[in-house]
This record gives sequence, structure tokens and C-alpha cells, in this order.
Amino acid sequence: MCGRYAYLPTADPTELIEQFSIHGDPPDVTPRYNVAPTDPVTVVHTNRELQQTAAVFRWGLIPSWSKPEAARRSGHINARAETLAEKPAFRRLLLKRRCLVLASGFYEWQHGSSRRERMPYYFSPAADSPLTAGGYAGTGVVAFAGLYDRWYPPDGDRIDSCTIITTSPNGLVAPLHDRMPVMLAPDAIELWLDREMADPMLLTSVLAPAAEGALTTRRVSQAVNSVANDGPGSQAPAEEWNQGGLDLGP
DNA sequence: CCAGACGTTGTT
DNA sequence: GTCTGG
DNA sequence: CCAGACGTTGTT
DNA sequence: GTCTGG
Repeated sequence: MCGRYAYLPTADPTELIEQFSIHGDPPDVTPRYNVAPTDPVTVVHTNRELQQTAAVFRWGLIPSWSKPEAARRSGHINARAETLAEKPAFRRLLLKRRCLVLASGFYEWQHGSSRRERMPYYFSPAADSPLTAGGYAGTGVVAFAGLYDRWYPPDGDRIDSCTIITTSPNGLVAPLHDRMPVMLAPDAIELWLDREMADPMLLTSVLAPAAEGALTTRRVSQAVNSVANDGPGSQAPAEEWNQGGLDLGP
């Protein structure tokens, strides 16, 4: 699954804009070591003018038909790729409201017998990963496949929110969890953001696990367990954040 | 027809 | 909005 | 996803 | 154990 991730773009958004064909305002490049449900996250979607634009959505989908009391919860942070086309809550969104959730990598926890033994691992693109093909290994960013919706409170501003699509794990992730976020290969991004595209079979065909070898992993500090810690700048020292440990390699 | 639900995850 | 159950 | 809270009464 | 908040 994907319940926590990182967004660590380079400070200069120029290549990011090129990588995701972003028009209009540049994407937010504030580094986020520890993105949690309900946080504002950087996304890319196709607007009415058919231009790919960067935006900030709330992570945790609030469907447009939600009641106010339900909308105060964290919402749907994940959606299963295998059943998107059938589930009433997601079917319409698969056809009409697809987006990219920009990310650098995601966390999974290895569970022990106590809370102290929840050990986090960080999964991110390997060198020469197909996920960064086309010369974009340097931006530090890839695209999770996402869906979004718009919710109007009885009084107040519209809330745009999103969910991250999950699929079965590849060989690297499988030892830790039985789900992983869909990370779109560069050649799938155009299809995913094409508003003319409404073929569920074609759309779901790109929602595959990352290729074997596309990711690398390392153990990181348990500081990431708490959403209050958002990286080296807040509480965890960089060397601790990056501390090594178990080799989960294939 | 209307009413009511609509999700994922891990753990046992 | 759209589907399921009654 | 993990962390942290989880409650009522009467009295000060 | 289970829910809420982040």
C-alpha cells in the first residue's frame, strides 16, 4: 500500500516542468521527507484547456457526493487498481479525473512484535530506472498514478483531493507488503493524463507494478514513523535519516 | 421505484 | 454520481 | 501509514 | 481493541 511517501525535487523546477509537460504556474518544490494522509500534495492534472497543470490537492479522496461529517475524515488514501473500473466510488473518476501524484519514493514498515519494532524502509528509483527514462533521473521525482475529485462544503471553498492507486508488489517490495503504489513509466503518463481517453481496459493496462530493478531500498530512521517529523530540517539528522541496515536486495 | 452505500490496509 | 438491495 | 487517544462525575 | 488526526 502507500500510506506515507517523500517528495524531494531539486530546487530548480525547470526540468520538472519539462518532465511532466507542465503549463502555467511551476510546481511547488518544497522538500517533503514525510508526506502523510490529509497533507497537501503536489499533483499534475489536465485542465479544461487540455493543458497539464501543477496543483496542490489534499491527500485522501473526498468524493464529490460526501456528506460534511464524512469529509472531515482522512478519506480514501488508496484505490485498488484491480477493481477501479467496477467500484462505484471510483469508476467515474477513472474515466474523468485522473492525475499524477508527484513523489520521490515511498515508505513501507517491517513489523516486529512491538511498536518499537516498526522499521521503516524507503523505496525509490534505482540508477537507470525505467521510471526516470528520458534523462529525468536528476529531478528526483516520479509519478504515482492518482485519481481526484472536487468537494463543495455547504459554506466555504472547494476542496480538491486525491487518492493513490495501488497494485501488487514487485519482488523488492513483496517481502514488506502485499501492495505498492502504481508508479507510471514515462510512456504511460501521456495516456493517463489524456482527457479524451475513456477506455477502462487501456487505462487499467498501465497500472502495473514497477519493473524489477526499477527501485532500490534502504532502511531509514524511525523518525519517519511520526508525521511530526518531516525530515532533516525538522528533527531527524540527515545521517540518521539515511542510516543503513538490512539488505533487502533481490 | 427509493434508500443507502460507496474504501484500503493489516492482523488474527 | 452510480450501483445494490429491498 | 503510524501515533496517540480513548471518559464521566462532582468538586475545587 | 479501535478510532482519530496528521
